[in-house]
Amino acid sequence: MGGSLEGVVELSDRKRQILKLVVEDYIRTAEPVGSKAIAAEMGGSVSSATIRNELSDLTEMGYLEQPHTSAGRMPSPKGYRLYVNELMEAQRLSLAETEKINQSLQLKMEELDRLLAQAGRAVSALVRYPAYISAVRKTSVTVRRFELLAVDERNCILVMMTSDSRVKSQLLRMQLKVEAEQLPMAANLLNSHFANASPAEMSQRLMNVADQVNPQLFLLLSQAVSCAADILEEADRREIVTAGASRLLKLPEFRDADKAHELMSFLADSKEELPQPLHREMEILIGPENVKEALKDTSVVVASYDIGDDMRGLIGVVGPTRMDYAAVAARLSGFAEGLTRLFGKQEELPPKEEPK
Amino acid sequence: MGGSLEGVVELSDRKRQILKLVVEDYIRTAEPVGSKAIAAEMGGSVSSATIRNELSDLTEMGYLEQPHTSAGRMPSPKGYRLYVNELMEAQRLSLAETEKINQSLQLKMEELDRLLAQAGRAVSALVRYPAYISAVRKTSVTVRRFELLAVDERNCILVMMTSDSRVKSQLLRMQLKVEAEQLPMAANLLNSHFANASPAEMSQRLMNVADQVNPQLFLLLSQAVSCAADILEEADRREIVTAGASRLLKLPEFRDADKAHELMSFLADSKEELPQPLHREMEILIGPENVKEALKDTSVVVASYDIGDDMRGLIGVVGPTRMDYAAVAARLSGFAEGLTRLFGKQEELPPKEEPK
DNA sequence: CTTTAGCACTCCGGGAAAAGGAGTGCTAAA
DNA sequence: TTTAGCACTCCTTTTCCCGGAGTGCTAAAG
Repeated sequence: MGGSLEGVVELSDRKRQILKLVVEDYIRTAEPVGSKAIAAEMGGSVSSATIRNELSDLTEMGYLEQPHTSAGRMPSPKGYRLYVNELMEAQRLSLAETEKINQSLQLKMEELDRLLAQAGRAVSALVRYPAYISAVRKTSVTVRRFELLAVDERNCILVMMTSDSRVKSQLLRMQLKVEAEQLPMAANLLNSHFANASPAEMSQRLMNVADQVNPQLFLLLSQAVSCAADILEEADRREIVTAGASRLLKLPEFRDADKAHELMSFLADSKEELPQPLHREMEILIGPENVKEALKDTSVVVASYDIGDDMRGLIGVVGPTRMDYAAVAARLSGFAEGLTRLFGKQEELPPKEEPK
Repeated sequence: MGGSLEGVVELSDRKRQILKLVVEDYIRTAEPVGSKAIAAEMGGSVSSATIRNELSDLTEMGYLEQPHTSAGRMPSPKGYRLYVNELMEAQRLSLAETEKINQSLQLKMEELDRLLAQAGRAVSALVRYPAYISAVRKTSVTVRRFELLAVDERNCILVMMTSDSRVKSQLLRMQLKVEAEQLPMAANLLNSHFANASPAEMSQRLMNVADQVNPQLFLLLSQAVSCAADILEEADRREIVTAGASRLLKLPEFRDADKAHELMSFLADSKEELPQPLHREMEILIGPENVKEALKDTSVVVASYDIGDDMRGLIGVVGPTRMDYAAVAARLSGFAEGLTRLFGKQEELPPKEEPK
């Protein structure tokens, strides 16, 4: 029991300080860091030999690694983890920095998609790593109301208003002539039978009315239902956009073209598989903690934000394990807050364009 | 005059054949090609010494370059140009290849944006170089008809049908109550005064009616006009999507991370500045023929296709100057034709989703 | 006049060897 | 427990050398 207590304490303050310095040096330089450098950074209060002993301990405990004997030390994933959990000081953003974030958030409020793309670019530029961003709908959407407008005898316009206050319209081309007078009736039918229903329910109800209405009308209805299904599905579609992937090439760990290629094509083609935060506001995944093979030796910081009441968004950054966690985390949460605010502010106003 | 005629003929058949072989060898291997290799490829009918003389001539004439004395020859931009203009045999696609193109064109017909993104990926995958694609509107669009639907006393839906048969709707939140009965009147006003007008005309006419209608109505009208301006502007917006940029990293000429980075960030951030074909169906820009600095030592092949009657699209491929022009050109024109057909087929049907 | 063989020369690329340096681990003393 | 000293390791960079591919020139042959 005494031993297990020791296990909890585990690291002396000095070891912790040294580990912190190693991590931060390594983050800065991407080079294994030696005992001398640490000793210097500790203000000469101890000699490099002492540091060497400590480093040796830390290595044995698995917090540090050596690329080879007689090289300096670099943090292991376990070391980064401890750093992130306990050693890292939550970085306070300077006023200038905060200002910069807010500046980047002066986004043109276009469609959601474009807005996200803009935001992704802004984040990537800010943290200087590749970023990804997406929006997911929390609650499922339904069509709240249908309208039909006559254009001519073979065309009409279907207008749908969804439960999340978006409006979508669609030109319907009718195979069979439908009298203009029938349209209001059709609209009524739609509203009474198909409003507030899931796509599955809709198609079922469509079957039910099949023999109660005339063929023209039925065709019209089924077109309408299929449009409705489209718009509902579309609302649930989770699109992820990535930005700034080429920044990888500036990092020493991706000087190797093959390695860079692997990650970049992952970011381009498999973005759906990028990590999403499960519960927490912010999650940091270090190297092998990532499930996806392509991310095994990169780290990901991902935060979530709110889009109005029924949507959540996620915004993440991908970088080398050596990434500057404190800086990225601070900026990312600043950004997430900003986005939440941005969308909150607009809650009174419906989104200017329907998200597609 | 005799001299100028000579200038036109300029190259003996054998020189042309040799140039062709050099270009094709270099395209394949990315290595300077020597006299011996050429001699072998010509079937031993001449010796390598002869080839050397010819190569020396071609070099002097500026069609070939030597990275240094006693290295093989590689084509200069001028050499590529001659190759593309006169030597390259239009590559006929195999049936399998054609099939593959058509296969890739089995695109899910979603919105235009997404469809283009898909097509871009397909092209990039096919030619194994980065690709870019966009759609531009040829003729300017106007709103052909307005409709207003009441939702409640503070909200109504504005539905607009454009001259290119798209339909766009928008929830309007009104600052002042407007009686439901007024809506049809407002719609009439919109249709009579603002239909088929450019945004500039619309805002001018809005001023004209300012003192002829009551304030509520005026507010409503100005909101509608601003929505209309949005949708018209949006229709003209030219969005370019790029795909497959990471393929660059597989090419020997981009093993250098800095060079790759330069081009990749250009593709990501400045895609608006990628070349567009001016008049012709297909255009090939070789190395320094490109205006943009970032493209000076890459080549671009770009083709255009038609989207229905009033839109044109462009689809291009970026690669090293050493790119396989014949193969890329053949595939690209196959693709452009396919896209034209794809959009042509759907002309009867309006686009399923309004392009945004 | 063109083509060819022969040959000297150039220059790159790769590998081996050497030099340099950063950093460790150990020992022994403070 | 800390420190200085020192031998040792291993990487990195530089240098040097060599082989080979390819050219350009010359002189002879067609």
